[in-house]
Amino acid sequence: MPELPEVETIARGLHARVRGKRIATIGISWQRTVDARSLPLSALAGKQINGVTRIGKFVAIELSGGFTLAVHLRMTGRLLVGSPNVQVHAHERARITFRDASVLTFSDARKFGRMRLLRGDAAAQLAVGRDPLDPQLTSNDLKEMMAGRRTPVKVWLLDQRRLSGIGNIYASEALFFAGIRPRRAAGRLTSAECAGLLKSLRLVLRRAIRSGGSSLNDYVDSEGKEGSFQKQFSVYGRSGLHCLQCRGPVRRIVLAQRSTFYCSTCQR
DNA sequence: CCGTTGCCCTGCCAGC
DNA sequence: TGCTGGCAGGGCAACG
Repeated sequence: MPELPEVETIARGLHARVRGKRIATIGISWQRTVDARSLPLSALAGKQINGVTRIGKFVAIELSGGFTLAVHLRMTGRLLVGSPNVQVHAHERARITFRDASVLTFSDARKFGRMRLLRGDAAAQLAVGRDPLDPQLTSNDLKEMMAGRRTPVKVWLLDQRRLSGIGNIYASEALFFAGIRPRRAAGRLTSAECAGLLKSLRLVLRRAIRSGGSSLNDYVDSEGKEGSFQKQFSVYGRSGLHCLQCRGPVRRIVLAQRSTFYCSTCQR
């Protein structure tokens, strides 16, 4: 479910609510929630939270001692801060209890989400690519990364080892604003198209962050509130409806087993 | 190396 | 109403 804007919203909310707290205990109620490569979670006891950031689509909970607890929410994961006596709710997979008795719960209906405790350079160990909102990233970088790739540009955008944070929704939305058809081979975009694509990605992602993300089925922020960007989708989920620019029909195709939406008039 | 496919899981909804 | 098949925003391993 969550892509960059949703994870950013969650990370900011958590940062405000758990920074400075010290961990007392952690309990795991679905063992596979813990990534096989994780350091033992027993190391969490006594650690203090220095802050919460986003690395790609990971929520990165930075801890004392150089540790990071990286949480990937996948499709249905939620991280919620609760009062001391918060009930065990449906789909709860893990629970951190702080010394002040407040709790941070991880719930995940589909059990795809994972937590991984790391020490040292988290971004490197998580193998995430460049962040589209990183001001250091240029359209030239984008062009170089796509050079020679025959993969459809929409599929390329979903590869987290190149750019990180873009998922199925924002890939379609950004390509619409850039006027680029999703099936175009990534390596064949012109310099101007790469520049337009990077601009569109940033525009869409920033707008979505401002709306608190998009809520379709499961997404809520760290306080349980839904985002509203789903009301502003231009093409995503709008197959058969009219394009907001040209009034023509929005089309749905499947690329790499993912629904992809575009306007065949506005996108070339 | 590159690109594609199947699979991990559960919930929801349309259609019968 | 009840069942079933298809679908969901992600990512990884296995395969050709």
